Amino acid sequence: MTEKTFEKIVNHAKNSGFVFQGSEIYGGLSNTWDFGPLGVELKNNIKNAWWKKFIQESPYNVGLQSAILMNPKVWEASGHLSGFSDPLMDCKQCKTRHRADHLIEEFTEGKVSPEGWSKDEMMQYIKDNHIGCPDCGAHDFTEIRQFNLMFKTFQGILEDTKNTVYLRPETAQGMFVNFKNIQRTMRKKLPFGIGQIGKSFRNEITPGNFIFRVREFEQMEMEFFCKPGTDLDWYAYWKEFCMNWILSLNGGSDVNLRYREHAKEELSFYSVGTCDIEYNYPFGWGELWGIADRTNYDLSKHMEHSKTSMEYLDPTTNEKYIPYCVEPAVGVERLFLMFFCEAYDEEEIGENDTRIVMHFTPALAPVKAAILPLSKQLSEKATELFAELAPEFTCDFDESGSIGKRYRRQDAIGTPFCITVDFETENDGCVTIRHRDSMEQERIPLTEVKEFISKAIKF
RNA sequence: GCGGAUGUAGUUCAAUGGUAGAACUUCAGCCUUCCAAGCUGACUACGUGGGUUCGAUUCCCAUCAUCCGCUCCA
Repeated sequence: MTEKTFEKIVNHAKNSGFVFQGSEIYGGLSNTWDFGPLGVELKNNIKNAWWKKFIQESPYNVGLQSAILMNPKVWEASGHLSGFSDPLMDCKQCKTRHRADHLIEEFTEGKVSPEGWSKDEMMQYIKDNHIGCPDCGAHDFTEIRQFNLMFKTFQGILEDTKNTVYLRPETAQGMFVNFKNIQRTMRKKLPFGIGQIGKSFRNEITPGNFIFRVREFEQMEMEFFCKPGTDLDWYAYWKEFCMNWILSLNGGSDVNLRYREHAKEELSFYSVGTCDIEYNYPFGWGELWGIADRTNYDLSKHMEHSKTSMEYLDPTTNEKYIPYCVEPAVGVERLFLMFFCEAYDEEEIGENDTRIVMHFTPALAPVKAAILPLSKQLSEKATELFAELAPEFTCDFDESGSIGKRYRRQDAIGTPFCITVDFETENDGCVTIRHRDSMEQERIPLTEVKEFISKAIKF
């Protein structure tokens, strides 16, 4: 896919009611996006599908919804307050941006690790060792600026530093701090997982690529707690599980998907192993899903900082240990973008005749069925059908324009089924169901429509 | 944030130092019995704020937003 078609895809999303620019009438606000009527349906379908697969159907996992605002000590313990910031400096000559800690690591070939250094210490080291710009070789950097990726705000009416709270940069910590609550109240034995869907906020330096990297985003994360060194490699297990889930909603096509194992140097501060499931977005390969082996880092840190035991007592062996944790974390917007790009298609049908079709799998399609009276005289019957179906699944009703035009409208938003009420309906009690992908039609009794579609849209 | 580019109806494109046209879309009416028909009509734009000028959408400045790099990662 070329750059041009990404533009087309984005335009289609904006023009057909999936995604709007945030605060548009005020000139927008950088990188905020609103999900329109169709977008929110698609998003909800994605989230419901995940919840069903990862929570509801799982013999191991339970759900949670933790607060976005958390005691700031959580972020001290998790390392986000100190570790979730980048020491950035720009080369004044060639205008490239670099991370001071990376420069030092590269320069010393990994022999010196500036972890925990202050920015003055790093700056001094760079000056003392005459480290130059890796791009142009100049020795002309700006000062180091710390850039913490957490959004800050104040709880309570006083804008006092004592009241500083942060918008969570990941939902994970909510699950770690509730580990004991959930283990106890749900009487869970290892291995078990806690999953949640919720918003996270990161003050990204460079957001972009439409909804791919935004500052406010929704995550579907799971923390899977297990005993280290057991027979089953849960890290490998969840990698495959996640991939299979995507494939089940993507028509089984894996041509635009791949795994990418992180190299040691690029691991996050909390991880000893991370694997990304990447998708070949129209702008290139990019991360979709991160599966991280977080060891017992988080639980240990919380145990240390909160003075609350995070140990698990194995009921069969009487062994006490802090569980290890595997975390598959995915961004809803990224899945949204992936499914949207995968679904997008422009089909040539006949000369000078094309249609845009969104080939969403029926379970994800924002609208499941469109009810189209062949003529406005048939509105009444069609309205009855709408009233019958709408409580079961999302329906659309359209009686304006020619029937062909109405089919195209539905194709463009990915509605899998169009139901036409015609002049025969009154006599034979049947309607025509037209299938989006094949454009084929079949006639079925009114009484069977609900069941027919309900069956077809199952996850 | 830094460097580069861009900014005219919902979309795609025009024109112009004297306040803007079209196509498609949308809506209404006529017509229309299964794949973008036709006819009639309607709505809708110079991103925002300054400056230069008798007058700016057009020139200048700032700002905002978008795109591409640096960077980052769900």
